Amino acid sequence: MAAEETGRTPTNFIEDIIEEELRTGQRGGTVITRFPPEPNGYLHIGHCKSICLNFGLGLKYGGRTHLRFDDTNPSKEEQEYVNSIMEDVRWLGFDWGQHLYYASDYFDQLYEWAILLIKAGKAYVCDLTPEQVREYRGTLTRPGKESPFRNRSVEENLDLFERMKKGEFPDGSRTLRAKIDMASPNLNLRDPVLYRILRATHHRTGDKWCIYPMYDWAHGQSDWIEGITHSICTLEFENHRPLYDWFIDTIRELGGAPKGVNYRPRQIEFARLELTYTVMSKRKLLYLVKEGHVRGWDDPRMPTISGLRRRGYTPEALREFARRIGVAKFNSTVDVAVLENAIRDDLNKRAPRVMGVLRPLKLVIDNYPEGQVEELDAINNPEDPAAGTRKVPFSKVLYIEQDDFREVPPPKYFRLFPGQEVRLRYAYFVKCTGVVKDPVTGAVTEVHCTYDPATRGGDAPDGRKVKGTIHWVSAAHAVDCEVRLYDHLFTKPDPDEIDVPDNSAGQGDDKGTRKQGDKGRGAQAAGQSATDDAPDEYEMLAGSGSLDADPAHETAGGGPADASARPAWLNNLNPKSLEILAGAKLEPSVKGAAPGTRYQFERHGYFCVDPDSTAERLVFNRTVTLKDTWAKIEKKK
RNA sequence: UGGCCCGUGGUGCAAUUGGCAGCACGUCUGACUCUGGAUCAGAAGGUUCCAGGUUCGAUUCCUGGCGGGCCAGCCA
Repeated sequence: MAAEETGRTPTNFIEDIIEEELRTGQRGGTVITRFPPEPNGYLHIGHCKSICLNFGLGLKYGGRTHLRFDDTNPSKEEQEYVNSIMEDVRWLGFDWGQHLYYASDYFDQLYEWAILLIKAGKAYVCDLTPEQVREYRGTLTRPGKESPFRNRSVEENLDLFERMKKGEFPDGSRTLRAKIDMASPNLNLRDPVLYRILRATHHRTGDKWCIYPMYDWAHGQSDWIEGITHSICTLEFENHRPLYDWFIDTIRELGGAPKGVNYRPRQIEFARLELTYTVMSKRKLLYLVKEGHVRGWDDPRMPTISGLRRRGYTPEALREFARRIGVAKFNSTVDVAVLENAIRDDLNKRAPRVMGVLRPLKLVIDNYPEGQVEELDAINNPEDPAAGTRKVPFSKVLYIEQDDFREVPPPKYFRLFPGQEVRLRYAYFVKCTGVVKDPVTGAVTEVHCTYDPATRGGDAPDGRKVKGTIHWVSAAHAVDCEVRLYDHLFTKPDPDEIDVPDNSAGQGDDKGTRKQGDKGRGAQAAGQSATDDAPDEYEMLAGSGSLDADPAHETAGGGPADASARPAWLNNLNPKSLEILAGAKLEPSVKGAAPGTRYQFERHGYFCVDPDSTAERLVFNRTVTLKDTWAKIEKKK
């Protein structure tokens, strides 16, 4: 309503729907959303989009947002994941207040509703094996067949279901199914399974149950129970909406509606986030973790919230990123540069600047007094005058960046080379007079120069200019540390793209490419899902894929059904995604910085103290480089 | 030869609900600068998937094509 008069601030299609409903007074005139993860893994940047969307809606319309764990599959879920998810959501800056829920809170209610359905003749216990169920389900183009157990009496169903609950039958031997329509063009309506028998200890209900509700049976009603007005989820649940509606409408007609809830949640689907040079499937992320291609879920190269946090991303940048990418209804891939730009924008305003030499080269000022140390003033953040200044020690022997010196400069090189004068930032003009080389290798080991004492602070009284300004660290005062440089985890914008050798090779170097996981029509005929991922509202089974009990169904890479085969997308892993610099030299002001502290290393980028740091040795992660036009020019050559 | 959903510059999204298609990122150019990286300015880039229809007027509404996505787990 407010948006009606005020403004033209662009809204997304979900907000349009909500505002229309608010205008017409539907669903109690409020907005209650929820973020419903399954606690089977760590959250990633795609979840971040969903979190910002859901909590953003609650905030924008003066409603609220629940955090609910959809914990209906105890064999995959763990308390550790619950904890990490809560930590990540909080860290992102969102608050669910008192509204922390679990689908497992509703197991009793769900069970009662199942009884209600059975009594109304709308659910039955089915003895078909999983294979038979699949056969009976039919195909996309052919209707299914009704189960021979479909018309059991209410009494028998009640008895059997009760005994399922009591644990009289082995795992997987029977299911409770809804009786809907085996001929429905929507496969979800072909008598979906409501309960399966599964003896697994649940992280919250322990061994109380040996039957567990399917996600489809639990999810929509959970939203309903909580009075969720708008169930925001991803596109692949579009086909499930009619089923959720059927469940709720049927229960309501049977008089089972929860007290005080007089509307049905409206489900609205949006497209998941895909990022270039990144994989966003939890199965693939898990694979990377398990196979040791990264150091864990929080490896700074991972697109997980915890990885990004460790890398040095801020919640503000992540929220801004979510705002910039928007929300729409068709699948798209966001350029990872948008993410990088968001963190640059944020850190540019806030990160204190510091001088750090990543690859040191000794610079000796021949005419500078031996043993003299000067404390020079340096600006902490040119974008923020309030950040003040600091003192940086200067002396005769310094370190400069290897890359800031060339014995033979390329054209338009602004930095140091024999005969060239540059400014040492905040210090003096120096002119290169010569080099010392390793007699064996011929490598430059030391650069010599003279300084102009009149240029103290960095300005020449005679008004002469220098083209280059380079950073430096006093050798005697330098803090040694380890710096970890990160690059994209994959070498291709689309990690699923694999090279296909050209048949007419010999002519031309054209290499064809194709999408891994492309579904030929044949794959479907084989009755095999070619789906590469299996998400919930952004979740998927952490343990599926190669670790799944049914390897024929889905493999780790969407590749051959041999679970031991190396997924093709792994070939696109970037071998240079991590570079460790052991001998970096930083100015002394960084001494004692706590893990998580962020700096801009001038002319390099933004860095963050890693938890691996010890009292003796700091470890820094490079969050993101600065934009580098020179590097871009170099690259083009 | 099923059903549902979606097609707007390279990419991601807008377009006040039918009024000459804008923004961001990326790209290119220039300015400025004690971070070559901050910042600022400018430019290029679109037959709004195609074809009909309604209308004075269609990105928007209708019809038909074409293209893409999702669905046949006792996963979520």
